[in-house]
Amino acid sequence: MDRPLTKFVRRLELRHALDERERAALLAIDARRVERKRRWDLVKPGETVGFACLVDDGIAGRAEVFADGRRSTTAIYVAGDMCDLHSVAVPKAGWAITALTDCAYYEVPHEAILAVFDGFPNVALALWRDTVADASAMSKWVSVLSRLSARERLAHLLVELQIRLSAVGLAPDGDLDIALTQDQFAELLGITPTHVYRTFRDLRDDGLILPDRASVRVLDPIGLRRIAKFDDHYLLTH
Amino acid sequence: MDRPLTKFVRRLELRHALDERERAALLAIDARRVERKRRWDLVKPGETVGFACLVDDGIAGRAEVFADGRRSTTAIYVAGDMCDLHSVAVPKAGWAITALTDCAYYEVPHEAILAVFDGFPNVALALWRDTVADASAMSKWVSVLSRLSARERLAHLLVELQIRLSAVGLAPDGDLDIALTQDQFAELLGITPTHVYRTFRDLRDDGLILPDRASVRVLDPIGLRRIAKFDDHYLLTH
DNA sequence: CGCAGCTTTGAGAATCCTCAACTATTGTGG
DNA sequence: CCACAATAGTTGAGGATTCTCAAAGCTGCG
Repeated sequence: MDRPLTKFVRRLELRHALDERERAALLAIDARRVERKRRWDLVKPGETVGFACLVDDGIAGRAEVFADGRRSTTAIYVAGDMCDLHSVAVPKAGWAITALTDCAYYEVPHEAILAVFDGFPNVALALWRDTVADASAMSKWVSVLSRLSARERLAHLLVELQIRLSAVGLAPDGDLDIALTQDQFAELLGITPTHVYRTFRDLRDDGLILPDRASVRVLDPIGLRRIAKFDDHYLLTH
Repeated sequence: MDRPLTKFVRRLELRHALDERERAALLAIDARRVERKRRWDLVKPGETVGFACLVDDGIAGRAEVFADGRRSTTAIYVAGDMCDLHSVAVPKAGWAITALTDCAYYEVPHEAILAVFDGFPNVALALWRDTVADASAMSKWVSVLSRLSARERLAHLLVELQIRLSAVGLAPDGDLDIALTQDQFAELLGITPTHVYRTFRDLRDDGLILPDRASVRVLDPIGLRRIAKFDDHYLLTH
């Protein structure tokens, strides 16, 4: 757990085989570790960045910002996720990356990543694959917003988070370590904060989840999946 | 206009400079041209493909398919768009690619694309950049579905299509060459067909557009942008 | 203790959906 | 070229979901 990219490489290898030298080249990358409070913008909209952000602790989100200042969170990133890998290809951001909880992250320089590509083209493919998985999740989320009700959307989000957090040990016994406010859930789900409250309450009253200020405990994962019309295969884009 | 990848390379060069040899390498790629009727699946969900689809004529869409058979169109592709470029990195599709109108397209073999990468790493970066632009548009669309009403969504879609179709000469005088049915608009906008009708009618009655069976004429592009809260910068991810 | 941020609650209204019919257009086989 | 079928567009009534606005109760922190 000592090298900056340790968690990221571990996650990458779930989808894509790396040989010893490729893994070593990635782990050799050095990066500055930064700790920030909630609401900090890791990347501001329109900014041109020279590094990608690797989340080490906490939760970050990608936010589209409208002209009138309203925000919409279009993707969510947990420990081990490189939230801005796209920026290696396109350094000018069209969105903001924001800390949704207190966060620790590494600023991984683009040059360091591109330098690895030179010697190890297979690594470039692995990273491209990672951005495709990200795009794939977003395509799924478009369909969720298009077709599902607030109740179904929340269920879908929780199932997805349970899977992703379990993979990095942040969901022991179905207790999801997500200290988000109802306003933040509203920006994620595309509904109003008031309705977030009522939706959580209904799922709780139906015995599916037990939300609290710092986490959400999933009591009935099967029921949640059924409500969400969750497709078990879409996250496993191997 | 003779080589299969001509339109694609032209579009690619709007965002990313290619030198003479790189351009030649791409244009040298050979591909089978296929013509299909509306509703044909270029790619079926779950299928593992050996080629990417380059739209030459007509409109194709990426569709997420739910377990209950309902579909949601999460992206739309016009002439010059490589709708399945992701598949080079991840050959197993999590979605369907469907012909929304009668279509002509090229099946561009993955090996041919990967072979170009070997000699010209800059081309790999250009293509990666293209998939990032695609992901960027999808992130924007997530925010549109999250935050905008049916009227605003339709306006946003039409503004985006006007820009993209103009770039390939398919929107003379603001007359967008989109022969989609109201059911198809419904799958794109995440609303019901009935509501698509009423939304089109309202925009027409307000003098903003003049829809007909084969096209949509944009009468008031400025007004449409205002309604859509459209951000002029997001498509130009250079 | 008091303030700031978050959650909980309620009433009324807007948007969008469901269902069901009817009309218009396009395509097809005779 | 006609008759019919299939597909697509139009219309209405009633209802469900979600929003808006407003206020009151918590909780944690300085």
